[in-house]
Amino acid sequence: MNQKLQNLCVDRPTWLGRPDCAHCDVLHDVLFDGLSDSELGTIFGGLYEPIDEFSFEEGVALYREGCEDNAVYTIRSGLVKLVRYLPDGRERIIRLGKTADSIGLERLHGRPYGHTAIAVQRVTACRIPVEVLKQLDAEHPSFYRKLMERWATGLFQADDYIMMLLSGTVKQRIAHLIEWLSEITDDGDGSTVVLLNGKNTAAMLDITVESVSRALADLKRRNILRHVAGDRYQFDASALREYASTD
Amino acid sequence: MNQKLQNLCVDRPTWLGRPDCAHCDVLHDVLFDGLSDSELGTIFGGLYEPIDEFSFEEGVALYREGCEDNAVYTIRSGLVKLVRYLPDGRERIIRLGKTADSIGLERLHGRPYGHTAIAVQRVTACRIPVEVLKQLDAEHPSFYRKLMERWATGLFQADDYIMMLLSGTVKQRIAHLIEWLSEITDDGDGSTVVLLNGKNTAAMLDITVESVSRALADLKRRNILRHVAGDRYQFDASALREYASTD
DNA sequence: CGAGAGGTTGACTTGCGTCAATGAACGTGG
DNA sequence: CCACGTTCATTGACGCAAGTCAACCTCTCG
Repeated sequence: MNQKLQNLCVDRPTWLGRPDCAHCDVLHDVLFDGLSDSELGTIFGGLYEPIDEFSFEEGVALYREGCEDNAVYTIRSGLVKLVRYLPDGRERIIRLGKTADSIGLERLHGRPYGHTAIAVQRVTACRIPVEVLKQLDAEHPSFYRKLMERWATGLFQADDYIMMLLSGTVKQRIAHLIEWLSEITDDGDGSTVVLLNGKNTAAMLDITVESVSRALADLKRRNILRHVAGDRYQFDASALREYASTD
Repeated sequence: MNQKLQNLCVDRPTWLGRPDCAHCDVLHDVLFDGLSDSELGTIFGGLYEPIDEFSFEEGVALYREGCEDNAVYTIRSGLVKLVRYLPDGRERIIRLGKTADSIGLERLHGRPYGHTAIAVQRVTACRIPVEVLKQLDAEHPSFYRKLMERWATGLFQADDYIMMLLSGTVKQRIAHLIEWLSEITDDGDGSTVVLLNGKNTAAMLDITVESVSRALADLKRRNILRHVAGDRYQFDASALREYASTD
């Protein structure tokens, strides 16, 4: 369905408007935690390039490897996979971005995007022009540093994901994925998850859709996982951990 | 042999002395390319913490995950694997560092080392105290930025390795590893490599030593690879590429 | 010379990919 | 409202790549 589009930069997200950055939780908490609201207002009032917020449907690319659009993205909700394509066309997930992560920061160094970023769930994200960051950097020297630190933090967390999700048997990977997804989509209750569709699950774990299906069937058979509705599932957390460590 | 040592920080490298940083190719070319020798002399003359150069034998750790030694390392020669350990004790290579790469920069953000760094070949590396970098940063604002850019570049190249080495069949991985090793150990001639020992090769490709042995035997049988001496091998570059793309 | 480490090779086993058939869910058009 | 096509999930049968286990070889070093 999208194999032929993979080398283009044409996906069209839905424009959600101009966000109120001065009161954005993500920006405020992480990048400007030392600044007052009025200072933030001054900062964002003086921008000469706008920050836009978009919604990306599942499967839609935020940006593509090799492209040179002058923007980075901060994820406000949802899950993004950063992939590269093998010579044979198969995709390989290199990194994952979740809520509050910033992606595409290689553009700050003038390098083209190093991966293709694809929404795995519906994603809302702010498109921040590189010029804005440069301007903020010039006016607030600590800004660049904090952004880099945040980036680095994301990279190191990404190592965890890769480590968990790409090691061990199919069953272990599925179990780890469920645990991980339940952490980041946390709805208060710790034993409920929103699972991805088969294709995305398979791509994330570097296995086939058939294997995904079989592994999930096995979990259901053992009463560790129970379907609730739509893509919502409920699971027995301790049994799942046990399951992951043994088989 | 080292399973019991993996959680300690005790490996003892060989001290090679105090390098002449003002004339170091790596530092000069990459971090201070806008500065004159005399300026560099001034910079490094005013340091209050010394930069030491060490030699690490194969298998020795430069630093270990979770430790908080206040130093980063710049690799002057050799190959370093950055690994993490799975619950079952098996190691997983997360990233690779080669000549001129800097590793352990997470210490600049106050985070503990995110990986264990182990020499895969004999490695010479400079231990740069974090304090030195902070001092240089304060005196030369562009320094931090350049260091981060270099770090980022390394990270993105690392994605390539991961992509090439951890995808496809055992034979393809071995072929890619040989090509990659021949590039970074480049001795002028483009068709000669220094291969790693079986254990390291296996760890890098996430396969078993037996598989490594069989794959190399296959390459020799096909006259694509020829043993020269010690760990030196000669190979037919075009035949190897062909081999990697078909089987 | 013997012990130990690392590499090689063979026989066996298995997890998982491949291929193919069937079923369930959904939208579209008559 | 039903018929049909399309897409995605499920299940079974089969084969193979690579892991496991074990024997043996080679080299080095004390």
